[in-house]
Amino acid sequence: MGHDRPGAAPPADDAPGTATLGTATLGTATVGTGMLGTATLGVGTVGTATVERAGGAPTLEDVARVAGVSRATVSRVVNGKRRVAPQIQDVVREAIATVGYVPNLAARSLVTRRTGAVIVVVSGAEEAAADGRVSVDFADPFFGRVVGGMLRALRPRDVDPILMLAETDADRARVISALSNGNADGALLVSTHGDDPLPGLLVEAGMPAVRFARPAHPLPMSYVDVANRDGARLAAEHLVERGRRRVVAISGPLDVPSARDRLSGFQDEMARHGHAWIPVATGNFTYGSGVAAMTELLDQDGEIDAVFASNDLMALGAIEALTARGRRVPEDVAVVGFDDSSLGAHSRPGLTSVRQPIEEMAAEMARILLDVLADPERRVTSVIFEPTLVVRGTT
Amino acid sequence: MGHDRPGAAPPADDAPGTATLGTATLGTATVGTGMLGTATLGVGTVGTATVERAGGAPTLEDVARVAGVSRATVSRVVNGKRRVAPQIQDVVREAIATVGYVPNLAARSLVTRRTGAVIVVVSGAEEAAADGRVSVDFADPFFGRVVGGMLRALRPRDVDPILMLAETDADRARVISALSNGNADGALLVSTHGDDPLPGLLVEAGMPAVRFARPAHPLPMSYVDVANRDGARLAAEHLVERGRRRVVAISGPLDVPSARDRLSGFQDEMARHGHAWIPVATGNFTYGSGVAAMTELLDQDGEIDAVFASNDLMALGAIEALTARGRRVPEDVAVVGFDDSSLGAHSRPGLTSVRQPIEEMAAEMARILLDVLADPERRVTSVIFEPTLVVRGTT
DNA sequence: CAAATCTGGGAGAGCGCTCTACCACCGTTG
DNA sequence: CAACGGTGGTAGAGCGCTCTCCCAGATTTG
Repeated sequence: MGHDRPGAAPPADDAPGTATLGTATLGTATVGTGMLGTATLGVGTVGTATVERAGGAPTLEDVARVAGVSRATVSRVVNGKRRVAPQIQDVVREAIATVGYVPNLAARSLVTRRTGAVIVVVSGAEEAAADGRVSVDFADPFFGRVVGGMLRALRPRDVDPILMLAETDADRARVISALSNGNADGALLVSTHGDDPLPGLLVEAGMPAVRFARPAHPLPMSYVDVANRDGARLAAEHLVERGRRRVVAISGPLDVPSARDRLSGFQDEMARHGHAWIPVATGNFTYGSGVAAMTELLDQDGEIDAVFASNDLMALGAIEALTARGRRVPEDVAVVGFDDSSLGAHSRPGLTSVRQPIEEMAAEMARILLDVLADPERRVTSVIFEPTLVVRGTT
Repeated sequence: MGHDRPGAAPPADDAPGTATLGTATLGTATVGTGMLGTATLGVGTVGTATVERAGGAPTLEDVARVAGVSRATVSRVVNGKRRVAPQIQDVVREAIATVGYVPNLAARSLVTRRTGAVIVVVSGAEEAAADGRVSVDFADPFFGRVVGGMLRALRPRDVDPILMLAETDADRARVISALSNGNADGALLVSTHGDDPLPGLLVEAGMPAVRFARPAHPLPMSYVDVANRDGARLAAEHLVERGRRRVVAISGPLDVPSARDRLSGFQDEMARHGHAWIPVATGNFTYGSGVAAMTELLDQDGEIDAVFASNDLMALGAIEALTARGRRVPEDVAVVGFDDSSLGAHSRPGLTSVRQPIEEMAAEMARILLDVLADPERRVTSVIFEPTLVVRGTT
């Protein structure tokens, strides 16, 4: 596929092909007649009523006939297992090109017990799924960035991601069964909440999987995460440097480990700078909850001069609430978010935010899974990425 | 899986099970010994060196033995083909639950020539891919919304989407081969540019596919689209109603059909209101190109009081340029975008935009493909959705 | 009441591939 | 020069499933 054939007309190709064989043991005549034989067979095989798709897909058998070798030899050339004489390889490869052979993956994975696919499971909150809608917020750029990052690591290894949602028990059963069916080799988990039962099920079933973000409960499953505490510290330091004194925080749900870490990291660093106690309101990572949390905090203290929100969406919500109260950003109140989402980057003024390298993290997830797949004995690992602070207009 | 077994201890299960059978021809003894026999066989079969995954997956054969019927009968019960006596069905189902059987999809699709999967192809610009990075902007919420919409239609039919990128020729070959391999049954295409060669290749190969947005060149392939002209008209009407008089437009690349339609629809409607000619600058749907286009237009006429951009990202770029020039939005200049992306919705002030129902469109794509898959004779169709105008702060 | 029809189950042939034997041939070597 | 290991090929047995026959028994019909 990579190389072009010498620019001769198709029939003329035979001659050079044969010449290349040189002193090889295979009769060139066999190659010639084989080709014709295959053509006939190709048509004959498809003699089913459905004239739908023209030309039944050629099989290993067909290639073998054309090349004048056995099925096994063709298979070896295709898979690069064991040594095959270079001349034979050439003949086989030419035959493959001639008949347009492409391996049937169903047949292959039936015997190898491997499909070249992994499942990417996105799991949302069950409650939200109750109304029949998809609860995962696919419009959140986070989702796309994760998928894009995974693709980057998966593509070079010719592994394709199958997308699945896991919101209900039925969904989870589907994931497990797809995995045990040999529909996919492993799973990449992205949960938006902490108490997802799926990781546990996967571990229980002994299925290879890697998750994004540390699980709420300890589990023998590899994961990648960002150093949430460090990120929050960065935000705190920055706010202190900017001379802000009446600082508050909007946290995510405290059962989510990342939310807890971000909050405590922020509190620690602020304490280190003399702010022993800072007011906190809890949201659930949505825009609306950011508005509500900020409003609540403003009701407690109208003179607030800085806010740290555990994600960008809530930070944006906070800005909305601040503006509604006539507080200017960043003049009166500085705002720092977390995630460095494109939402924040493109809003006016641009949102200062703690950046987690989502794409790299996702790519690492895929890499870890691929490694485990290649060597099942590999130990459970975790990779923690360092966050950075992206300073924009809101501080 | 759905029903619970009667709450008796496993050994006791035999008796009630047999009772239910009543006068059926199957010997009850066979059921009993079958169970034991299978257990033994289960372990025996996995006698390979790799002790890795405990318990080899049970097969139809195993279920048949336990139920005391033939493989064919179990298959019939599983697939609901042909009538099977209710008592037998019960026995089989119980056996399935007992051994924890789950069909091997590779084996099934090897014979049925059907996988329960479709490929979702996202194709970006080749040039952008040249530097090795993924050119598709996965951070664009558009991507996630499309996938989410498809999932909504695919999930109830138990079809899973496989995600693939098509940027290089190699990628496209991969898509085609995955399809002809029987790795997936059809393709759902989302291109970000007009002259994608993939649709042509797919049609040529006779592969079932549906695309998002009308192709640049006529092609016998189904597609869904939004009435771009109507959407642009909505924008024009709105601007006229707001009393704007010096109106300009920022268009997308004119080789992209949607960009062309949006521009001409806008021009037509403006002409209808007496604005025979409006200045136009062309961008490429990116934020940066919006900034550039707006700057260019401002250079030509500093007194502009309204802008229509062919997508939200360029509209946001335009606002950036306007602000840089000291023009206030919406006081001095009104801005209307197209797409109703969450980026525009969450920016301050909120971007007035033409909304295309992306999720519904994507779901419709999936539905069309599923229909074609169910009945290959089905004609090529197109479904056009009506856009609506979402008015926010920028007008 | 015999013949035709229907109904529900079983046997067995593959689907296309991989992989473990096994074998023929070669050049070495004691 | 017979015995020997290495190369490079073939043969053939499945992987787990579906699906087309085929057949036994129940039911209808002339």
